[in-house]
Order: sequence, then C-alpha cells, then structure tokens
Amino acid sequence: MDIFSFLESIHKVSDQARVALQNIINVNSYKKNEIVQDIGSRCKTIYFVKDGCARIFYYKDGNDITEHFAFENELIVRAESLFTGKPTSKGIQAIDKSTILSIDSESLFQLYNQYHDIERLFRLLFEKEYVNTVKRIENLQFMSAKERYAELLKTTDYVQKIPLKYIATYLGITQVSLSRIRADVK
Amino acid sequence: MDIFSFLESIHKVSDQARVALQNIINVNSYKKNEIVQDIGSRCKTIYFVKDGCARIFYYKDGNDITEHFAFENELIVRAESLFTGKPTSKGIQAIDKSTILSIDSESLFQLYNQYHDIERLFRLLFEKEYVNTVKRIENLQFMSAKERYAELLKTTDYVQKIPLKYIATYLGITQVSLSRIRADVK
DNA sequence: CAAAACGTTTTACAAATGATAAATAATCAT
DNA sequence: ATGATTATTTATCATTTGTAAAACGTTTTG
Repeated sequence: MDIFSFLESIHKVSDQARVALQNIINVNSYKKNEIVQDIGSRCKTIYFVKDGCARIFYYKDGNDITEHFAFENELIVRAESLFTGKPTSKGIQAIDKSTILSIDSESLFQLYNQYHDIERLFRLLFEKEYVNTVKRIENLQFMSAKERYAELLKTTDYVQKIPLKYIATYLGITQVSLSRIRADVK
Repeated sequence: MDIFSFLESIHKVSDQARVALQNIINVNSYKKNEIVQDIGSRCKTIYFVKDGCARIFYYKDGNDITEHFAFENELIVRAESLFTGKPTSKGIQAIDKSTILSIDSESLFQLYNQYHDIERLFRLLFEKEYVNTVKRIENLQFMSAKERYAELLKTTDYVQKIPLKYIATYLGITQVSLSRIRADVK
C-alpha cells in the first residue's frame, strides 16, 4: 500500500500539500534485525512501516525491553522525544526485512505553518496513536499476562514471526514466564 | 490559575480565538466524590481541573479501577472515546471538592476550522497528554509495584488526599498489596 | 455520643511470576 | 553439512501479588 493512500484515508490534503510532503519523505530498506535508529540522540524522525515489522526498544537494568511493535502501514514514533525535544533512550529496530519510510519532523513541523491540511492530517494520525497508547495502558494495568498474550495474538498473524523474547518484554513478563503461558494454552 | 494563562503557556492564540474559546468553556463545582460524567455515552467533553482533583475510572469484573488522576491545571480526557466517537466505558469523578472546566468537543472541533491557532493549541495539549501516557506505559511495563508507588508519591503531595484503594488500582495492584508495600517502606 | 459506614491493615494461604541453571530446539555462518 | 550461536522450554526454588476474612481505625450521620 502506498503511504499516500494510507494518509488520504485519514485526511485528504491538497495536491500542493501532497507534493510538499513527498519532498520530506525518504524510503529505506532494512535487513532483519537492522537498527533503524539507535538510542541516544534527540528523535527528529517519524517512521512509517511500509512492509515488514519493527519495534521500539530500550534498556532497563541491562535488559532489552520492547516497548512497541509496528506492522505494515503503521507509524513508529518515540513521542516522548519527538514532542518534547529531549534525547531519547529508545531505539528502533527492524525485526524482519522491512521497508520503512522516514519523515523529517523538523521539516514536517515547518510544513504545518504553510499547510493547515498537513497539520490536521498529522494531528489526526497522532490522535490515533494516542488512543492506542491509552488502550495499551488498560491492557497492562489489569489484565493477566495470559490475557495480554491472547490479545496480542489477535492483533496480527505477524506476531508468529516475532522472537519470543521480544513478545515477553512487550507483555511486561520474562521469557520464561511467557514460555509457561504458551505451554499452558496448548 | 486562570485556564487562559495555562493555555497561553502552551500556545498563544489571537484575541478573537480566545473569545471564541471562552464561549465554549463552562465552569462547574463538584463536591467530594461527585460524578462529573458517568460511564456510558459518547464522550464529547474535554475537562480541565482548575482546583481539586479528579479521576477516570471504569469497572473490570465488577471492580472499580482508577485509570488516571488529574490534579490542578491538568486536562482530563477519555481519548479512546473523544477521538473515536465510540461510547466510553469510563467515568470521571471528583475525588475532592473541585472546580472543573468543561469544553464541548464538538464546538471545539468546529472552531478548529475557523481558527488554525486553536487547532494548534489543542494539538500541542494533546501531544503532551500523549507523551504522558507513553511514560505511564514505561512505568507499568517493567517497574515493580513498589517503584510505581514511589514514583507516584513524587508527582504531587495531593496523593496524600487520595484514598488508598484508588491509588492501588491505579498502580495495577490490590489494596492489600499496596498496604503491604507501605508497611515495608516504613 | 453512638452506631453505622467506610477505609486500611493484618493474617493465612493460594496462584502467578521471577531468577537461575540446565536441557532442547532452531538458526546461522563458514 | 557441521559446529557455533541463538532461541525456547523445562525444572527448581524464591518472591511477589492475589484472595478472603477478620481486625482495627477513621469518618459520617442521626
């Protein structure tokens, strides 16, 4: 799917705005496990998974924690850096061979001033992301690990391709615990 | 603090826009424990705590769960209803005697078309809320209940006034468990 | 004030999850 | 292919958290 078809499904922008947007979008291919952006600097990019699958991760007490998964036609954003200007402690990694679009956020925020349409489009996009994070809170706050795992399985078949250890930390549990849950379900 | 001082600290709008905004804001006082908006209908209101303290809650398996606390000069929004148009399963309750402003969302979204300024202001506001929810995920995903409690205590002294049972479910644990944690810390 | 209602703590026991190590299984690189 | 590496499962035991019930405290209200 073309990103513009996706964007148009959210909010249609003028042809001029569309061209302006095209100019700040880059396409890149990543190998399995390749780092898309490393931990450390201030995040100035909005990513969009065209094909494949990626994750946001960080380290807590030396352990690799997956905070977020993104599949086809989904945004990846480290909001706590992008919207605050603070350096990020989170990295982005392609889990599988992937095609990922990058939108330079500083250029985008400039375009907001010229094209009200573009600001609205991204406002709506980020509102959706916001809603997703709220749902994830509901999920983490009072569902058992087993329930959370069942929920995740429902979202996409792509989950099958994701290493167990990533899924475990995403669910907020250890690999061993997830392995037990799986054994139970069988 | 006046809400307009607060809003101006995020993004300054024109005098005209300000007047238009004033017209869709209502001020209400609530008694301790009073319901601000009940569970059920579609959420069409953005709330702002001027004084006091409120919470978002819902029921899971018959248990009252606190999803969110809002203190002075904070927004309260049930994003998953406001931004999707779906009915909400969450209610809002004043925890203490409170003054809470209500902004009608349908009117606000209309104003977005007339005043680019207002759309930008609220875009920035909701970006902040989005960042807060992301931080809460970090918090819930891999911090122990003890750590989460310590974090919460740091945020505001107002926590002292909040019933333990609300705090416990907010942290994702039972009252009994929180009571134990408190006994430990002493 | 006293009774009732509500909130918090404690206790005892059960269930879920963590930590560590070892055993298998699957994947990768030469 | 085969050895090395990485991923997953299993086992054992410790810790955390849940559940239920009772005890204790505090607040509300007639």
